[in-house]
Amino acid sequence: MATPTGKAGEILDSAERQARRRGYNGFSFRDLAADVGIKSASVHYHFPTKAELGAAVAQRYSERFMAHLGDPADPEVAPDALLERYVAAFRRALVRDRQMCLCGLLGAEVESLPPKVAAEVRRFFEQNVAWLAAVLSRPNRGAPGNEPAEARALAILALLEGALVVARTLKRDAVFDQIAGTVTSFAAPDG
Amino acid sequence: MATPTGKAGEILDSAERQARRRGYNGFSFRDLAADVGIKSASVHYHFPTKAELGAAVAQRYSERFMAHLGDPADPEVAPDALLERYVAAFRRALVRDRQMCLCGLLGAEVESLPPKVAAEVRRFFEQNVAWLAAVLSRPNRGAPGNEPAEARALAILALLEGALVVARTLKRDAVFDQIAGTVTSFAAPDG
DNA sequence: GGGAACCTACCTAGTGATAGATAGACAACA
DNA sequence: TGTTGTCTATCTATCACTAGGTAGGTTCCC
Repeated sequence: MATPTGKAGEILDSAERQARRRGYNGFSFRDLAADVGIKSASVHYHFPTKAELGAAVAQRYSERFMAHLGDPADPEVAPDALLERYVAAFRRALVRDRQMCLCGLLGAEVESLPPKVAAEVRRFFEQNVAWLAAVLSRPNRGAPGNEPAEARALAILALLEGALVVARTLKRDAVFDQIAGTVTSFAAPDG
Repeated sequence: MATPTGKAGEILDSAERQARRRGYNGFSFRDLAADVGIKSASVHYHFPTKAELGAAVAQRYSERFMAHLGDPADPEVAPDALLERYVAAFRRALVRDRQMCLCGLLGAEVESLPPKVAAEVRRFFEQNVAWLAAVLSRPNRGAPGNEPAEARALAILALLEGALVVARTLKRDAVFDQIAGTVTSFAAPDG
C-alpha cells in the first residue's frame, strides 16, 4: 500500500496530529473534515470506518519512524550514535512537534482501541524493541551488562515513552532531558 | 474533604476503574450510572460536571497512593525497601487490578483534559518525584551517583509509567518485571 | 417540616455511519 | 466527433445513538 497523497494524505496528517494530542477518542470525523476542508462524509469515502483510519495512521507512523531510525546493524554508524538518534526522535516529538509519541498515547488507552488499531500499536513496540536490542547487542562500547539486550531495550522504550508523558504533564521540556540523560545506564551498565 | 462513602464513593470507584482502562474520554456518566445502579442524572447530583468528577477521582487516587507509600524518611524502613514498595505499587496495578496507573493514562492525554483534572495529574507527578528524591537522597546503599536525586526520581517514575504502557500493550506481564529489574541502575548507579 | 438522595423526562450538541445525488475526468467506440 | 459508460471525489441530508447537563418531582429519614 503506497502512502496516500492528496486529500487522503491530508486526512492522515490531521488524524495523526489530533490523535497525538488528544488520543483516539479525542477526535471526530467532523474535526478532521473541517481541518482539511471537506465534509465528514467525504472522510468516510477514503476511510470507511474510524478503526481503519486509526490503523492506517498507526501503520504509516510506524513505517516512518522505523525508516527514520535506519539499519541497526549499519557498520557506518556506531551504536552510540544510533542510540542518540533514537533519543532524539522522541525529543523531537516533545520539543518540535509538541506532541506525544502516537503509540505511547494509544498504548496507554489500548483497552479502548479497536483490535486493528491495538495490533498496530503492538507492532510498533515490537519493532522498536527489536531495533534497540539489535543495537545493544552490537559489540562495541562496554560490556553487554548483566541484563540481556531485550530487557534493556524494553527499558529504554518505556523510559522514553514515560519521559514524554511526565515532561508534557509537568510542562517542562527540561524534564525530558533529565530523564534521557539516564539512558546511558542501559547502554553500558558497566561503564 | 473527607473521602465520600455510599453512592458517591461507588461512583468514584467506578469512574476510577473506567478511567484507568479507557481514559478520560472513554467513559460517560451513563456508564457510571449503570455500573452503580442509579440514573445518570443522579450522578450529576454528586458531581455537577465531569471535570469535577475527574478531579475528585484523581485527587483521591493521589492521596491513597501517597498514603500507601508512607514516609520516605521513616528510619524503620530502609531505602531499598521503600523503592521495592514503590515498584510493587505499579506492579499491582498491572497484575492484580489489570489497570493503568490513573495518572499515567491521564498524563498521556493531558492536552484533552479539563484544567482542574490536568492540575491534579501534575500534582501526582510532583508528589511522586518528591517522594522518590527523598528516598534516593538518604545516605545508605552505595554512593549517590552522578545524576542528582531529582533526575533519578524522574527517571524511575517515567520508567514505571512507561513499563505499564508497554507491558499492557504487548499483553505480557513479564515485560514489566524485565523493565522493573533495571530500576536498581538508578538506585545505586555505582553498585 | 425539611433536606438529602434519587427519580422521570427532557434538552442541545455531537457521534460514527449510510444513502443517494452530482460534477468532472477519462476512456472506448460507432 | 460525439456519445456512452464508468470512475473518483465530493456533496446534502439523514440515520440511530450517545454525550454532558438541567428542571422539577418523589421518596425517605431525622
